[in-house]
Amino acid sequence: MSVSTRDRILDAAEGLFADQGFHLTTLRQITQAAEANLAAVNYYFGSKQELIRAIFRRRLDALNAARLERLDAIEDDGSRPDLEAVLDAFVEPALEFTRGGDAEGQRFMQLLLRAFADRDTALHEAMRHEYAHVMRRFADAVSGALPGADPTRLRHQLDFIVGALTLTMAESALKDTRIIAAELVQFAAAGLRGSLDHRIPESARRTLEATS
Amino acid sequence: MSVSTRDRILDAAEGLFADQGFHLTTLRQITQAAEANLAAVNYYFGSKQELIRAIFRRRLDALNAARLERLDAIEDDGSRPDLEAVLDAFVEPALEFTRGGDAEGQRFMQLLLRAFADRDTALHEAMRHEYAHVMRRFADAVSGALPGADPTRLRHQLDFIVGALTLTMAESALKDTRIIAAELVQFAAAGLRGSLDHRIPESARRTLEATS
DNA sequence: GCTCGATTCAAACAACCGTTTCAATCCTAC
DNA sequence: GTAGGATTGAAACGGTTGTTTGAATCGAGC
Repeated sequence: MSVSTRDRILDAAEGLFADQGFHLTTLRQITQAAEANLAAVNYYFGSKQELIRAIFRRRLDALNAARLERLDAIEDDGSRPDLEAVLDAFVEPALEFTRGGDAEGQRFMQLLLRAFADRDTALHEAMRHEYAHVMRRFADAVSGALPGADPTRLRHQLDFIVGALTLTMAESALKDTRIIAAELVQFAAAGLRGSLDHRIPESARRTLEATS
Repeated sequence: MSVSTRDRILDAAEGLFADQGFHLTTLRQITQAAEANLAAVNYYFGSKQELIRAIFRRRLDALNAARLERLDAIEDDGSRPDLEAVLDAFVEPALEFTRGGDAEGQRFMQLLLRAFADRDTALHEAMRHEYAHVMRRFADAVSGALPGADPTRLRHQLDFIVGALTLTMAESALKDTRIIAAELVQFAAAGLRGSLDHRIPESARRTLEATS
């Protein structure tokens, strides 16, 4: 039994979207790569836009599930989880896909980056919804590992980490990703710890006061 | 004397590209917004692709010049610059454009993000070239403020900061940007300082060893 | 005031897009 | 094995794209 046409389309589309972007990739390229008929996309997904959403749903489900699974494993230990372990549970699954041998992991990161860049608000909202409970779980976990942190600030900082992770993973060569991920975890942990004292840099304070 | 047609096209295109992306924005929209004729884009720039490059050249020149100017001012003080001031010289000019009153600054950050996401290797290479000497200057400055840092690692960390800056500035609401920038500076400074002791998180080390 | 290059204009071009249509084919259930 | 829904196939549709063309208009220099 071979792979279903639906799945072949999903796989082919994911690769092409990552390489060329959403608008540049045509349904004719996709169906040709998937060895399916042109009409198959509209038959299975209704439209090109809904095909894109289906791709993200499939991968984000897997990615976030892996993250939560790792977080569960850490927290089940009973003792207070350390900060680096929590961050690693967030970062490492983003690399897990790379294990497959080909550039699948990096491809999906490219795709994620494109989703951030695109102004498709419907897709954006869907992703935010898909991410919401994961981010809350991790915010709680970080809070637990770092008592006394300001919640609003923590949310901003998690966005920093997502940004750093997404952009660097999409950019850097495949070989380096594992090392860079370890560096990112350490960088983020130090950054989070450093915000516990509320020092604001001199020049930034000047800027702030000048506009108040 | 009014603004030249060439400049009106650049301004209109920049706004539309930021809002809708490169491929989705049509030359007809651009020329209509610029109150110019459809053929004017090809007359002045040759093609849509070269129009995009011209936009980035104009803005990146200004942004990076402002960054270096601030860095010069800091280093001219004679004394060893402190880390937060160096980082602020990198981050703050990215917000300077916001001062104009409208959403121009955020728009350009959106645009930068799109450029990262796009696989236009020619544009990518041009940007890297445009950024190269700025990144080296800042890497040196950070090195000076943080003696003993590993150069390769420092380069990765600067990429983290660029990623965090670009993604969060493009995403966050206009009102918050100044506060978030101050938080980012502090976060990044703590992250950089924290890498001086070479601790690697437990779980990440396990992952590294499993694949060697 | 006329000339000539620079600029603007309306119109058309060929190519490609996502989607729709409807007949042909496949496959399961009776 | 045959009926009937699920899937595939080839072709065409209407619309939009970036680009090109060639004439009309403008504006400075003699």
